[in-house]
Parts: sequence; structure tokens; C-alpha cells
Amino acid sequence: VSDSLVKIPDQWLPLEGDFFAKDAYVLARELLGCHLLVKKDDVWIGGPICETEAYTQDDPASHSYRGESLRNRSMFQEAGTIYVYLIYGMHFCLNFSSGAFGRGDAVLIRAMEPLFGASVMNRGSSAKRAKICSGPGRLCAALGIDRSFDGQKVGESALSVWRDPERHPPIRVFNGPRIGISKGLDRHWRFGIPGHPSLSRP
DNA sequence: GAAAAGATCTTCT
DNA sequence: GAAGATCTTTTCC
Repeated sequence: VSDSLVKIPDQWLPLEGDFFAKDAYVLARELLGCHLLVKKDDVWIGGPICETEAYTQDDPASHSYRGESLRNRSMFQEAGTIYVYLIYGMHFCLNFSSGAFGRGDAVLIRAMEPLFGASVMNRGSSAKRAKICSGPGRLCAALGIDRSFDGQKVGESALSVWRDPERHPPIRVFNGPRIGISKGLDRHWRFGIPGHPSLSRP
């Protein structure tokens, strides 16, 4: 608990719904360097986001491509709605709905630096400290994010995102093809901070 | 080290 | 019945 965040620094700004109300591939880039925090036992655990991906309704790789369903409903809600789904039967993935209400756009959070509370994070394995939140499934496991977060709003639940003027915007950002998909490979909507030790992959 | 396999469940064909 | 926005462990250079 000693490495958890007890008080949010005064200079940090909470990100509200309007920050998320933009094109997903713009939001994906702008979320880099922002702190993702989850409240656990009266303190915050989390750290700065270092890798994201964008998905849109007209994108064949997106869950929303074939319209709204019971699972992807949160993608179509107002910007800043949390979308969590189960993948491969065992891992959860965290997304934030973006764009206008009714549009199935979202940003997948792929990796984060475990800056606060690494010692109390659920770690699925004996991964190196810098890597315990590297990958969408591992990130959710570490922070205890599951389907119960789905449909909630950023900042109105145990989960919040903050802009830290000292880390945001990052100096450099890379982008390239998204990971683990077979369609929409021409859209280079994976974004990350170059050389960051907590990337899911180089 | 890299590659392959196994775990496990929802969605769509 | 197959594929999927994944990760861990095992197996093989």
C-alpha cells in the first residue's frame, strides 16, 4: 500500500465526458501519458497510459462493425462510457467510448506503467514489475477490472482518468497497425510512447 | 530465446 | 462449429 496514491495532486485535471467526445484515433493519441486510476481500499492504484488502440463503427476490426449488441452496447453510449468485454474466454479488456452518442467508437487501453500500487496489484504471473500492466488482459487483471465496470462512466465510478501537465502531452508518439486483428490492418491506429518499458511489445 | 500449445467462453455463421 | 482487440506455460532449438 505504501506505493499507492493517497492524494491526487492538485495540478492534475480529471477527464470528463467532453474530453472523450472526439474521433477515436485522436482520443487514442491524447490518452497517452494520462493517469488511469482505480480506487482500491481508499487509495488509488494505476499509472500513466503508454499504449492504446482506436476502433470505429465503420472499421471491420471493431466489435461495433455489425451494429449494437448486448455485449458492445457501451461502445454506443455517450463518450466516456466504460466498455469492458471478455476475450478468449479468460481475459478482460478495457475501453472508453468516444465520439457522439449512438456512434460505436472506442479506445482500447493496451498498456500502462504501474507507477502507483504495483505492490498490491493482482499479478497473473511473475512478470517483471514494469510489465505487469503490459497488454489489455494483464492491465485489467492487475487493476481488478471486470464486466462490473462495463457501462459505468469515467470519473463516476471507482475508475478515473487524469491529465498530468508534467506527463501530457508526451514528447514523442508512435503509431502502427493494431495487434491481434486480421481485418482493418491498413488503419494504423495503435498508438504508444516510443521506447516505454511498459509497452505490450516494442 | 523463439515457437507452439493450452486455457476457456461469447459471438456470429 | 469456428474465430476472436490474449496470456501463460511448455517445448524445442
